[in-house]
Amino acid sequence: MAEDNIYKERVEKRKNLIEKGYDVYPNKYEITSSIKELRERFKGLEKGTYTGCKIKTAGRIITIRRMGKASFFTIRSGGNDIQIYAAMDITPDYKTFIKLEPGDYIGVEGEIFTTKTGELTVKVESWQILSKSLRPPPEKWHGLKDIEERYRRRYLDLFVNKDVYEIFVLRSKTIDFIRRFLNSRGFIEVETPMMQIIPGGAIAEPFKTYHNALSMNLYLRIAPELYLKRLLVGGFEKVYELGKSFRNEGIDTKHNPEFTLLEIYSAYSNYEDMMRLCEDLIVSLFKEIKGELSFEYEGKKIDLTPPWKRISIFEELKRKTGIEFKGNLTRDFLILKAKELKIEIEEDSEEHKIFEKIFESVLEDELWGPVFIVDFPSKWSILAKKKKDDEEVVERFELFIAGEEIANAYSELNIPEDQRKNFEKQIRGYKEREIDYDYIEALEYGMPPAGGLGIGIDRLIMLLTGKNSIREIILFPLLRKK
RNA sequence: GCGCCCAUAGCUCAACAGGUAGAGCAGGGGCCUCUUAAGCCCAAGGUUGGAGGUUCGAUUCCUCCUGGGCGCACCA
Repeated sequence: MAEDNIYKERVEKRKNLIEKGYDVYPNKYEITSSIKELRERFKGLEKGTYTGCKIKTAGRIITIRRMGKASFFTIRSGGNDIQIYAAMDITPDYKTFIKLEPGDYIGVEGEIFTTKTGELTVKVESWQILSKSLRPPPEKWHGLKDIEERYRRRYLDLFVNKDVYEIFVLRSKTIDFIRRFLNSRGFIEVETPMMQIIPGGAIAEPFKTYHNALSMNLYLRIAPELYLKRLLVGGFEKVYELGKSFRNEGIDTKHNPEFTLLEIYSAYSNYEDMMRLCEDLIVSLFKEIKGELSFEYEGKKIDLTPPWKRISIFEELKRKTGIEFKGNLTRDFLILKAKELKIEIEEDSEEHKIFEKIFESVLEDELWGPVFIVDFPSKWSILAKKKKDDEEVVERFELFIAGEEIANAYSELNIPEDQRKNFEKQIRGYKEREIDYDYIEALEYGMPPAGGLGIGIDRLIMLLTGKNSIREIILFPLLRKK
């Protein structure tokens, strides 16, 4: 009810402004400089400097300090603040001006100067309302803290909490850097279907949708992989796609139903090349964006200085437990060994899950990384190529940093018969799972040997920003309808 | 999905052991021409997330519901 009153009051204030002849929603305001530009251009001025320089800038009113015949406001735009100074003897219609309130957008024009305390300030010699705010913004000092409200009304979070704003600027810079990095190495960016007839490239529950005109079920992609490899068949040598994939699974601090995945494919390469590329990319990214390779995450130190360690999965398991898993990957064996190692597992979960659980438990310390876990069992890596001298193992690695899988890569399987067999084996036990025979047909035309690399961009940004919840680095994370 | 925790004014937070909800900010009315969490005075603002229950009396205790957080499980 109180909110309603505030709302009504503000609507009334807007009406008063309109009656005084103010256009409260003008179409444009020509600024000479953004607040950011002003801060850069007039950095380090002495206290009490009057520049004589007149500028026009604009922003949202954040705080107001009225002192009778003179007032200071702070306005904010683009994540930057500047103080403005209005006074009876210099500001037109001063009385109306100081009745503006937090949340309102205004444009101001006047000399830029520094106060006696050295604060860069715009003298308001002319002003204009740019947009009247009808709802009170969150508190100026404590900001918006309620996590749910922050996610639901991210726009408030962004303009009130500067550190949040900065996270998303950093996210944007990260994406930009990745594109520049790959483009400069001759990769080209492509777009493949997000709506797929047969969801492939990973094992995960897809979102289902329906096309009316075609009377056809469609799925939101769980990965772009199979389409990108069709492009290798089509003659592209180096391609990547940076975009959303969707998985209809649980939501937690590490998982959002839609997430950003980078997939890179390079013809005539193998997983060793992708390992170098992956290391190069992430190291350059951290140097550029974070400015350092050594930092703390969740209170523990991470050092990304290359070269990163490589651990062969079967060897390491054998070294640590004395157990030879290679060639023994039956369900019974895995359950037995998990019990011996006192690792809690659910016996009815899939074999590869049990194996994964074992390897993640045994290698837990190493997975803080950065570390490349290499040579995965071929049994569950159905899109990867086997080693020439060892059928049990595929040419594949996963990159772990901070205990999380950040990247996954392999030498791509391009033998059509093997791919067909792997698909057929895999769909057993899954209802509603279809084989993408069109993909196999594409392979039959011939796909060059190639390395492929997938990087979870959200996880990477969590590392860059030091956040431990994926919702903190996604602008609008999915929440239940209220 | 399971377990634990949280929900009080627009925002940020109080309310001992069950006794009838209080402050700061924002907003309203005043004073104030270098303030910056500006300051001072006055007045206003609440179905304590929702529905039940226990009780003379519930923000407080109990049950269910809604939303959220954290952990576990799931997500190769």
